[in-house]
Amino acid sequence: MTNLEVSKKLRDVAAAYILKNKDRFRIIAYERLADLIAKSSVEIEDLWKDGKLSTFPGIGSTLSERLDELFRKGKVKHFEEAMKGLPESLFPLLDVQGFGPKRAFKLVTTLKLNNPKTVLNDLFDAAKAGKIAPIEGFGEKSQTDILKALEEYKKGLTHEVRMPLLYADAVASDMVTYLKKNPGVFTVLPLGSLRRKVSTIGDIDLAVSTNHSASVIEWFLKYPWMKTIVEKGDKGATIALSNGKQIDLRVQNPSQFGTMLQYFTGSKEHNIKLRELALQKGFSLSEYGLKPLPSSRNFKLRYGAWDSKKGMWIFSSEERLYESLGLSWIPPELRENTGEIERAEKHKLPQIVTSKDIKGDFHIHTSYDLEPSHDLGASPLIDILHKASDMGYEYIGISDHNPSVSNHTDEDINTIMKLRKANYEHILSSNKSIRVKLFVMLETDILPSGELALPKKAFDYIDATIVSIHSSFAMDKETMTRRILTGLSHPKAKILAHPTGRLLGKRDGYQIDWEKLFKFCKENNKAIEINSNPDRLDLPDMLVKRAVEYGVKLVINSDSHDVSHMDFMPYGVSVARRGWAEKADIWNTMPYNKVVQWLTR
DNA sequence: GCCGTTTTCGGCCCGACTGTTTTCAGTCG
Repeated sequence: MTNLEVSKKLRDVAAAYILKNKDRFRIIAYERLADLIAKSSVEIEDLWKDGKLSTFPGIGSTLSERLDELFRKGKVKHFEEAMKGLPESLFPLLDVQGFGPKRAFKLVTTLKLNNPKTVLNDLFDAAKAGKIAPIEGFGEKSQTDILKALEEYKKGLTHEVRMPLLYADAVASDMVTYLKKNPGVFTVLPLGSLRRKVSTIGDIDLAVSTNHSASVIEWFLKYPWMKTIVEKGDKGATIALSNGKQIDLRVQNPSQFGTMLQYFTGSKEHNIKLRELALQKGFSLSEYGLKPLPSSRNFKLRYGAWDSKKGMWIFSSEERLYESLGLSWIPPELRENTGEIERAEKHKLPQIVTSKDIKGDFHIHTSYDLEPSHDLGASPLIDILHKASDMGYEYIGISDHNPSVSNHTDEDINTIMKLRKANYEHILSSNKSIRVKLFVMLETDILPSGELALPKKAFDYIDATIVSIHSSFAMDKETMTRRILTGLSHPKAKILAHPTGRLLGKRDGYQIDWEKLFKFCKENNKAIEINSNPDRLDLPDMLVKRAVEYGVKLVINSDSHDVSHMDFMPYGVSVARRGWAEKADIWNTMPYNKVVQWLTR
């Protein structure tokens, strides 16, 4: 059962509780867990198999039992009781934008739409026939809104389909450029998951600092690529682009921009925790400021300005707000309520790695044709060396794919590898002005047997190899783990590349026993790659965090197949930052003389 | 239903916007 299916189940139960007027906080508990599971990169069913359900935030003793029953039997007695008496047909509607439990219930019961399989079409027909507007609480406007929402949903144009970070960056920066043309705009910043550098982005959130809110919002609504206005008010607006993606704008005057930044950056979980902390300290925190609770009116704050008209402390900078709550400023990448607030209280946040710390890149493909098993790079070594030099790197590793095994004899491959090494060395010696050090490496396939796809003798022509899985993805967890560990056991195998094999939005990763892998890597001094390709971003951030806790060393690689791809590095760095990795956790922040000892030993 | 360096009981974030209303419920983030 996938995370999304489990999440939907919990959401349906929460909806049933809402309709039956159950305890508000029980409903929140179900909804909260549904949210957390939907966005978790750890499969909740895997957690259950490992007997670790209750380590997941939001799962206590009761929900642990319920989910256990769900995975064992495929259904839960308690859930079925909760939904008893409610028409099954209301639940599919909940996935459509604008439908909550109450409106869905009202519609399916009034219109007697009882077939859950056809309810979306049935409701669409009813709306077209004008049967919704006369229902109490609805009107002409809601009838047309429902038609539109159902159409978008059927077309798959919902903003819940997430886009890769790189793509969202491009969409956002286009809008930023546009907004800056308005003279009333002081600053405009991408916030939300974009600022937290989440690997995939749902909506694009932007905040503008201005003293002319109304005119900025008007300007925003005139954006040339806008398709529809979703929402519009004094504080901001939401538009949808023709690709279905939404852009959310909030405006605020500079004196209150700090709290706006904090609020709109999220995450939701981080904000809730922060607001609870503020309550403990005698304040109610909102996007506007810190409002003293009636019980603590005489409390003075060192930072922030007192706005007597609003009766609250306001903040122009985010740093001052965090300081006022007794916290260190928390980098956006850490704001997921996974312990960062507790650490910030003790002023012991990790010093997470930055792009400036990166001194090299071990995973670059060249255009040198060694008749590989997979795709060649597009750029020659000399271009890559110049680029590396421009980026200030001390060293790079060239990791072309291994020569195809099926098309060559071992003898052929030995020759190819020997020539390749000689070619690279020749390029180096004839370009003495280049200071960047070169590791002649390879990206070698781990075959289903666990053997590496390179004859024994050919290893003499490389300094080290990256190993990775490019075939037979559908193995069970145990077999796959054994396969990888066998591959990594080769003395020249130093790095496991794109470890989960996931392609964002296209392919889930294969099954691996992470505990076993981490243990092996730590004991044998092997590194795990964070692949910076925006379609991969693999190792995922949550697993980076576990690897770091385990003491496993990582490398951040671009996996460039073109010299321009070397600029992907900051995306990998973002993943590392989200996984709480410090400089010392990452091999390619180390100087050459340290790296050479590890890599070529 | 969850959760805990002020608690194993008694708390649980805060607000915007819309449509249908005459003061608010529902939905969303």
